[in-house]
Amino acid sequence: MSAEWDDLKTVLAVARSGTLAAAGADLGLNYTTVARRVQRAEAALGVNLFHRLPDGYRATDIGLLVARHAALMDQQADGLFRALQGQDQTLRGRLVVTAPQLLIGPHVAPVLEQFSEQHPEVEVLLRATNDLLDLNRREADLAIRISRTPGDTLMGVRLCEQQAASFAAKSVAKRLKDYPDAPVEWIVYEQSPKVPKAAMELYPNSKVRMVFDDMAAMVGAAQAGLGVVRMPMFLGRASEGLEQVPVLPPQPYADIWVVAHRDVWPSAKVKTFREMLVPWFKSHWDCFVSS
Amino acid sequence: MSAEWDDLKTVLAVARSGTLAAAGADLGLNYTTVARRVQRAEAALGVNLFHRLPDGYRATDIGLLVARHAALMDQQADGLFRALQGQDQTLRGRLVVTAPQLLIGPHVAPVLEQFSEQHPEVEVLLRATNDLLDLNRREADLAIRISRTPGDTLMGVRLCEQQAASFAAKSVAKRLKDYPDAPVEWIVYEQSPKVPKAAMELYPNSKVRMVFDDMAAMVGAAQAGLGVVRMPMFLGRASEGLEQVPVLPPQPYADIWVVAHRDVWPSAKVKTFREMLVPWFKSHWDCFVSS
DNA sequence: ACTCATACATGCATTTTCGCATGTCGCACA
DNA sequence: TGTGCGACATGCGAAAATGCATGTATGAGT
Repeated sequence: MSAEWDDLKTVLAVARSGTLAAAGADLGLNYTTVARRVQRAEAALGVNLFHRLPDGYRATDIGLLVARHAALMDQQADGLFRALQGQDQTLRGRLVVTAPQLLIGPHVAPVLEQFSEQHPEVEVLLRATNDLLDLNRREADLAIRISRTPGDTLMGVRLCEQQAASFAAKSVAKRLKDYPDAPVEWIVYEQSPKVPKAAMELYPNSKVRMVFDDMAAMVGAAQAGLGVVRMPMFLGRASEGLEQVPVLPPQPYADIWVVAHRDVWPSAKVKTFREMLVPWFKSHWDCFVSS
Repeated sequence: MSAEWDDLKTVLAVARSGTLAAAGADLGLNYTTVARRVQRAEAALGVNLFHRLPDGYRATDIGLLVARHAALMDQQADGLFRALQGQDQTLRGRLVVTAPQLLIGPHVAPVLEQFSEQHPEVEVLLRATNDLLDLNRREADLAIRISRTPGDTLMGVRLCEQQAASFAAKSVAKRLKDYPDAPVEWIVYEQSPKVPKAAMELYPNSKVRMVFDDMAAMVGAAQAGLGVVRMPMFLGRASEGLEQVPVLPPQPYADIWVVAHRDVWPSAKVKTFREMLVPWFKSHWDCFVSS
């Protein structure tokens, strides 16, 4: 009893994704091949690994056992590729960078441009997402993150501090100034769906008008004059048609970090990109805090 | 940058064995295939993994890095196969047993026979060696060992206690009795190449005549009348033409254990074999200690 | 009831991988 | 200096793995 490692990898992919087709997409294989590899693994191990259900493959108990161990192998494989990447002292090949969507336009794109001009042989792939990609699993090499901590096992450098404040369309701002006692209508973020406490103290008749799950949409809504939004300073300042309103005084906000896995940290591409970010943010600190 | 797991496994095998041919033998592949997989891995990773030397392949620094990580994957794979084996509740298929060569004839063979009669669908493979096979790496499923401890991470049951004593050919025994003051000539084991202390106290003019590195050869030498040998009681008694001589009084010797990896311990085949050994040794305890 | 989408099974042609035979190189030994 | 051995490189036919096309089953939606 023994089995080929690639078949184990395939079993893991199927156990994770639940269907042959999805596993095949993960592995860059046709799902037919995936099915056959699963069969081979089952024959080699002499056990059934999956229940064939109408809506896909579901791992049996033993299939789960195999998948659990294969996942550990997968972690080791990731460790290997990270270590190799950490060794890589060339400025050629691919570099995967991830950053929060809204930070990219104003403050990452310029560094990207500078980097790719100076190192044209590096192919930069930018993943613009608010999801925290898994740097352990090499979903990205380097991440720019807005966070209070650099992250568990990752290495990081703080790029700058930030403040948040309240912003609104010019028309709304004027109305607030003209009628200081009128109710303040907020558009708030789903993850903290209340009027900020400090604002409530200053303007007791503030109220939530809408709850959004997306900050870009909130900027749009603020621009359209739907209400007041709490957002990081840099974002309000960079958004056309918005102005800061004194409903919420500037308050601390999560810092901006550049982070990478410790294995990958010393690689030339990561090091170079990182060292280009630092001075840029240093020279633009005034975009992020109230002057 | 990424690579197939099977190619990593191949790189590991080459790094371990140093030549394509030996790695191929390990993996059950033709060495040509091994060479090609190494090439593929190098291409996929974009680095050189081996120095091509006239007498084989030697891993580069990066090759060593890859091999180190692949070895961790290999450990996980071993863990997987052990876990599967531990789950196996059938009494079919292969069971690999290892035991010290000299214990097999008198005390393991009978149990082997009994087991294979009761469970004819189990193919027992016996590895007769004094080397400690690596049960982590599944070189054997179950081991009978003469040792003071069951072994680090292994599970074990003590089969019986043992004593050692001095044995010699009948002619030598007679001479010892007739001439109690004549020098006693010993054949000693390389691993403790001295006359046993207790014997030296009783017979101060004992001396080492020969040093052997193999216990079977020592038995033969004793039978040929070359001298006195300290050996486990069971061995002296089971060896034609030897008799116990009072030069060395019976003294404690390492116990006999049956051990297995904890993962494999609960499997039906291991459990059944183990449970057959226990009563057999229990009923033959008098072969191992002086009555 | 019918249609559509999803997911898998199966047969066949193609591509890739594999093993064997042969050739080269370096080294030890006579 | 020649000879034999061990180890690898290379070319070619055989074998295996792969992808594509087609067919079947199930469940959702109309």
